[in-house]
Amino acid sequence: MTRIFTTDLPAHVGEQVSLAGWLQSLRRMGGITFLVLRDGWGTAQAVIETEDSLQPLTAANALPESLIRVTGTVQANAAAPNGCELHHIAIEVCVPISEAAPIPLGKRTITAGQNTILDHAMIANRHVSRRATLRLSAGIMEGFRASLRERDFTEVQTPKIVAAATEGGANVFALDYFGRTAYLAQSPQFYKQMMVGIFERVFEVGPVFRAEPHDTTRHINEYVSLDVEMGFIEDHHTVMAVLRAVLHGIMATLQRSYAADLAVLELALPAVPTEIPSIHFAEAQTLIWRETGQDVRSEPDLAPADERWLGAWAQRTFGSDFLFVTGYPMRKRPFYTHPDPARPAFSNSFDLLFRGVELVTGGQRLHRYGDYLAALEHAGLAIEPFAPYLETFRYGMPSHGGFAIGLERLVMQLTGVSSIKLATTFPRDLHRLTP
RNA sequence: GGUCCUGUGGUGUAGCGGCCUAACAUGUCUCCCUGUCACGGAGAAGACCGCCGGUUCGAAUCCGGUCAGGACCGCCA
Repeated sequence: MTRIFTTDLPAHVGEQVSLAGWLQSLRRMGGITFLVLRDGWGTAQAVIETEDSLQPLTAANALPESLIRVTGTVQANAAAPNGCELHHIAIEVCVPISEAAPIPLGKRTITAGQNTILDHAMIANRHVSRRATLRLSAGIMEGFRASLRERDFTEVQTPKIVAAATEGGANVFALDYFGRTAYLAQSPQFYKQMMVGIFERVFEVGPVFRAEPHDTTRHINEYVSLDVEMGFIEDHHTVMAVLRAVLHGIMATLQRSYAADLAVLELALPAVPTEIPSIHFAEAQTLIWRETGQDVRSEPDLAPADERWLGAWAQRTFGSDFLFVTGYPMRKRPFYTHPDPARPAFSNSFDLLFRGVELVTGGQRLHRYGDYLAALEHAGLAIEPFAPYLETFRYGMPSHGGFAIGLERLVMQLTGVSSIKLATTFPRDLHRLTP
């Protein structure tokens, strides 16, 4: 008997089939017992009406999470979950488990606290709700890739072991590289720009590493960056339009192919407006000052509280979960940032807030060799460590720009989990290196 | 790095100087139950209240230290 997946059960009504997976729960009602089996895709119910069919489980003393194989006849039944269930079954216990799991997985919601979940992530993530959250992460990557391929972008992979800290200042993890010091890449920024010189339009899905000792619900030290970079742009608005289309594509992919996971989490996807509302950094500060009385106008950046306020403002003013903040001050942006030709103290850059959290950073980059030399000098940085990067511009680069979406932040904001650590399988934070 | 908060059976919580010989829910075990879907009902086992020290006639409860965790800020995706 070939195994089918639990999700394919409705297509086999009337047939004899075999399911394999984990015993999720066993509800004994006396003369009738309901068994729920979970495989990698979903769950299915089997009905046991004789003590004989139950015998293999009781004989093996099999608790939930035991691996079992269930063979039986698929019957349509309105009272069954998903409308069908297995009857007249034979159970084979493949791997009996007689110790209760550290976290009960058979309940609708997980009762364990964050630390317990993370300590037992390999088990806790089996829970259907955790699994749905993590699968949405896969769906986001799928939608991201599909949207960009559709727009003639080429997927690239750039080195994660690098010789120098790319963007001055931020902390990097050092490692021993055959006796030399190397670093884990904190961003594919330089490489994706170099690759614009090769493919014009590139994107990358890959890990980045931040050695910053931050300890908040929206920071982890290793995360997945969804990076995009493209040539021949007008200015940062060209990039923002691509970002809008990509977000739309991601949501469309989730709606189309991840409906089951959305249903498990009872989630409604945010609408991506045709035109995402946008506010200039300076206007945003003035607005906050006028509306809240908090004068943040001399600050070079928006504080998390400001971002939360702006997110709520965008929601009530435009009915949008998304808000672009453009034109961050040059002094807060990395040296390769392109200034606003009309107001050189401000940059042609943007952040995208999603429900009040910074989700994306992007903008236009410098593209002339001379501008880079001047920018490095202005930033007080030596030219020598940047020599390979600068060679790109020395031999001709078009105007270009791009952005980076924080994958886990998108998952967090989309699903509403209380911490970014719950938006990834095995988070790395200040204290956690295992599992 | 700064500020604040929390550690109680496997899990999640209540109790916050004597009613604590530590309560409730869930999980585990035994029994009853033929349509459950967080099944229901009856019973049982399971915790020296994170650890060390102090205050007190008396500490899960107050204080100090220590270890572990969490929230916010700085910084960022």
